[in-house]
Amino acid sequence: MGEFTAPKGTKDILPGDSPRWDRFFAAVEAVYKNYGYGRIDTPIFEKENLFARGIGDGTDIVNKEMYAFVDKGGRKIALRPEETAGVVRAYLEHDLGRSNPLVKVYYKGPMFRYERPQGGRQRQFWQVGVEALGSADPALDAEVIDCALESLGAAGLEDLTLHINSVGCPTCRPGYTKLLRAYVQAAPDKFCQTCLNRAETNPLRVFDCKNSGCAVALREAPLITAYLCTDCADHFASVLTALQFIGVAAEPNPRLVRGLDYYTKTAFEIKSTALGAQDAVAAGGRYDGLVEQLGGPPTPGIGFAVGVERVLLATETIEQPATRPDVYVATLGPKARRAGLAAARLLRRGGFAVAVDFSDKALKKQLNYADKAGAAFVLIVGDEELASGAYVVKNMGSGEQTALDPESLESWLRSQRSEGT
RNA sequence: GUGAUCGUAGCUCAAAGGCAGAGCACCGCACUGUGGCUGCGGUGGUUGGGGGUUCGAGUCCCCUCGGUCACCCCA
Repeated sequence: MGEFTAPKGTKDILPGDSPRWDRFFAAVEAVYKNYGYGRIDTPIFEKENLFARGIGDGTDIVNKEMYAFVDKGGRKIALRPEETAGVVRAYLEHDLGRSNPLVKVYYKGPMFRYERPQGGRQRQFWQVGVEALGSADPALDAEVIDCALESLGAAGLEDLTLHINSVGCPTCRPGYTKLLRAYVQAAPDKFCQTCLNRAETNPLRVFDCKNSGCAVALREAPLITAYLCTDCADHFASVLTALQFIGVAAEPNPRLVRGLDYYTKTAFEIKSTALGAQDAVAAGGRYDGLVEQLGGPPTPGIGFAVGVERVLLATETIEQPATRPDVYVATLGPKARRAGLAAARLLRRGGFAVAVDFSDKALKKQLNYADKAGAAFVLIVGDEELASGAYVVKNMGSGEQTALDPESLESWLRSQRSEGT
């Protein structure tokens, strides 16, 4: 290992891996388009205060995990830790809501969080996701969740579970968190120090504690479901009904909470049983107050994000076909190499994937390379072929060889291909 | 950020303080212009890095870098 290695928590995507990534993106993007989402690309960095304002400056993401720096112009900049804030910023900046009551966008790209890496958690990681801005209808929640599940299914994931909750809204949540805080603080000896701290700062998160003592002590704790305001309770009930109606199985979990401040009402997580502790492959929810929070008109919104590396980890065992050339050009000598290059150029223009051999090794070796690359045909060009004007094409499956003049190569290969299908 | 554990050839892994190895991959020969199979041979290492203990360290100790697991956090 030399001096230069990829920074901690980052990974190269090598040519051997990239076909899996390509297939993943092709599969999920097709689903998002079917659900009516158009792609949006926003900058990888934004003004730092966008995230502080949008995600919440009480959150760990903003407090401890942001890649923030001052640029040469003295601007405070941060690498994006998630995409929703950037999308909402673009939505407002371009006034997308003016000409369209329901704006639906999807995104894909790298996100950055300064965390301690482990399997399924990196400092630079990829997310895809969607955001729908402009409707508060609970049926939209169901459509968004369905879209998330469909895209994960298209990516090859099985054994997914949908966990769903309502985290309330500014009308009802404060009253509930007050109750929960009081519940914890009434029995300080039964809870760990972390929970006691959380009771102070973010009471909902006590439900995340893995400590068995705390879990026992929380058994009788008040649950948010019972304290939602009429609006939130009706909304949640409608979402569950809609999911049931379209046939999506959901596990309501009144202890499910989210780490980002902007979530309101519907919050959900999709978990894969194929993963360890980092088992949430997708998560999202409603953020009806965020647009207003960022200076826009009151506009409801909902979306989700998918952790691409996590999906790829969970589908790792699925067999992936490699990309292979249609034609491998074996060349014997510099003159033949030029002729082979010309033939390859024409074939590529005709839509064939062509690899030219530059090794100048024995034909035997070149055929060996072609075999390893998985080529369907090998075009042999050497002194004999140059002299006769007829190139040899070898079918690597049958071993059959055909002599053809260079002009008729393309049409011959095309006829072979249509025969094969 | 906390705790634990691991790091040996391109890859997967051996070597229980005493000669750094195997399989796969790669290169060559049998087979000089015809692949897959087989046989034989070969290249390849500051044992992640630095320091220490010891006659002797891949192995023990300390520091550091990186991975992994759990916490934390979250996609």
